[in-house]
Amino acid sequence: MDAVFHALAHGARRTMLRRLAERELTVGELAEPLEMSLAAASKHVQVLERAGLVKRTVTGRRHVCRLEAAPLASASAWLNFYERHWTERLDALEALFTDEGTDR
Amino acid sequence: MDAVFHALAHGARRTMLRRLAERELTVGELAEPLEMSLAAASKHVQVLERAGLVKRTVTGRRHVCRLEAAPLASASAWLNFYERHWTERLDALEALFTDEGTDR
DNA sequence: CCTATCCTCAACCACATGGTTGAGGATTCG
DNA sequence: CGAATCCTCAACCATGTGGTTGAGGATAGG
Repeated sequence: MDAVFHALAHGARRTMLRRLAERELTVGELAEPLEMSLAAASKHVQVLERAGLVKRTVTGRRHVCRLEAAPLASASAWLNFYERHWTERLDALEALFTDEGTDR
Repeated sequence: MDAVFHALAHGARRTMLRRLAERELTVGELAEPLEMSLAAASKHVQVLERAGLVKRTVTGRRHVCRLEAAPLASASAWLNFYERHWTERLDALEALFTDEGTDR
């Protein structure tokens, strides 16, 4: 879980995932829109790989990457535990009004 | 967004959030179950604060923390973009995805 | 075979993270 | 007042992160 959230904590890696959601891409294609060297982008791919978010298939000299979304499901499940807390605000406000009615 | 995911990428901080989901807690109470010094735990609280996930109210010498779940809603929304990838295994409708570049 | 291409690796650098200890400010309590 | 409590800050250390450049392995294409 640490690895997944850490992988998501960098814009370049989120951009990679976003593009991989459309189709498979090579490391070079993933690196192309980013303003950094190919070696730096390659490291980011490795971070995504260690988090289980990307699988790599080496065909010849090309490394084709594809999205592996399963860990994102775990992360989403973890976050949904807190769903009450960002939907509950209206309820709390509502309770405040009713308390004013009885309390004061 | 970087800050939110980074804040979630450490077990100690996730434990803090989990406990804050039940009730407000002081820094000392948050630190108590963790196997680290109070000063270290205090730094973790600061990380959560910078990410907007925790608000602090200083009353006397006690610093009372409460959960601020709104940033988690954003993170959850970001993750839900990928929901189809872990629910629909091999779909041919991926061309429906909208523009990629605007991560941020 | 020769060369251009794709990608990783290694070394290096600057800076952030995550932990410690010690000092001390502010507050509460006897 | 004096002492205990809660917490932050500063200094320090080890390690990780994110970037660079340069070298080079493997493969595809003439």
